[in-house]
Amino acid sequence: MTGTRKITWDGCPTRYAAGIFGDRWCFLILRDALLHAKRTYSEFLASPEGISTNILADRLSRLEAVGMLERIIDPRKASRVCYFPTRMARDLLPALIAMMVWSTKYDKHTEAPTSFAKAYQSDPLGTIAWYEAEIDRVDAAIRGGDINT
Amino acid sequence: MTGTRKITWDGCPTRYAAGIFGDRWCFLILRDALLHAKRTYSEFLASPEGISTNILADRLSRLEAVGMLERIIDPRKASRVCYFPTRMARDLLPALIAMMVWSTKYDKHTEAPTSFAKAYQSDPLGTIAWYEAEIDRVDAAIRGGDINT
DNA sequence: TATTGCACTTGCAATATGCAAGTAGATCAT
DNA sequence: ATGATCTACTTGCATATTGCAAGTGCAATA
Repeated sequence: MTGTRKITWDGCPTRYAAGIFGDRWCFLILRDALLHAKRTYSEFLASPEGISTNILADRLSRLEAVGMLERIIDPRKASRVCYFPTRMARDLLPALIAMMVWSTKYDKHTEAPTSFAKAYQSDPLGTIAWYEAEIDRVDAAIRGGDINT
Repeated sequence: MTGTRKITWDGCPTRYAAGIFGDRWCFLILRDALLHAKRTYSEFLASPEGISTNILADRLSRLEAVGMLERIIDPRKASRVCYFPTRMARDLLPALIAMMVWSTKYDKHTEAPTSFAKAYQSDPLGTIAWYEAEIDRVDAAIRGGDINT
């Protein structure tokens, strides 16, 4: 990991967060898992940022190791592997959304509609609940065996 | 920057955020500026994480370039340079604090008191306002010429 | 049984980092 | 006035990480 050295990344809350997703690729994988319903290796690989396959493998195993993703081999199709965001990852939603609100304010080329920030400001808990429900829906569909989801 | 390649980091809100502080060191510098009242090169350098001096120089200029820090040579002591967090950086406080709340929940060795998360949950705006007031205080003291602050 | 799909691994050149040492201008002490 | 010190960096180089392309192995499909 870039700049890991011998730092103990726990202790300080900011440092702990930086240690886990203070990395562009982890960040984007979490976005894909939490916001874009991506679950498989090839889905993550297909993101427009173009992550390298070896880096993706590394980050997925790292995120699994810290407990952010749960790696599960699909029992009905053993060649398919799914990475589900855990509660730990889901609990990052408020921070992630707060960052997105910040980005929409400062990124001159933002693709996010202004309605996004407004919706969050007026009903933060509801917005988070909406994303959680989406995650539940996707996961239930896959775990329930509906492979086409 | 690690993994920069030719990616356009703007557009997507998550990617934009990742592009700017999806880097451990930028993250920690922002923490120091926003939460720990650090303003000078040597103060940032002295943080317990032990950032290398060349990396610090690189990240400070990068954060200045994107508009997160304002570099100012102290008019009363030209050998002193201060980096002030801009409004853009201050606006990151909600996201930063949300991340800290997350960290205190999942880091088994967290040094943050449980009261922190509780205070934020019960009064998020007040908590943010408190940090902003601290920043104002420090900056006013330095800009006002009180070099001992 | 061959081909394809999916999840990775491997090898290597390019890039970024960590560390130690050095530089340059401002300030301080005598 | 001048040498020591302070502060903010820069430089050089060994090491670590990344990006890219190609390859591997198992499962499912034709």
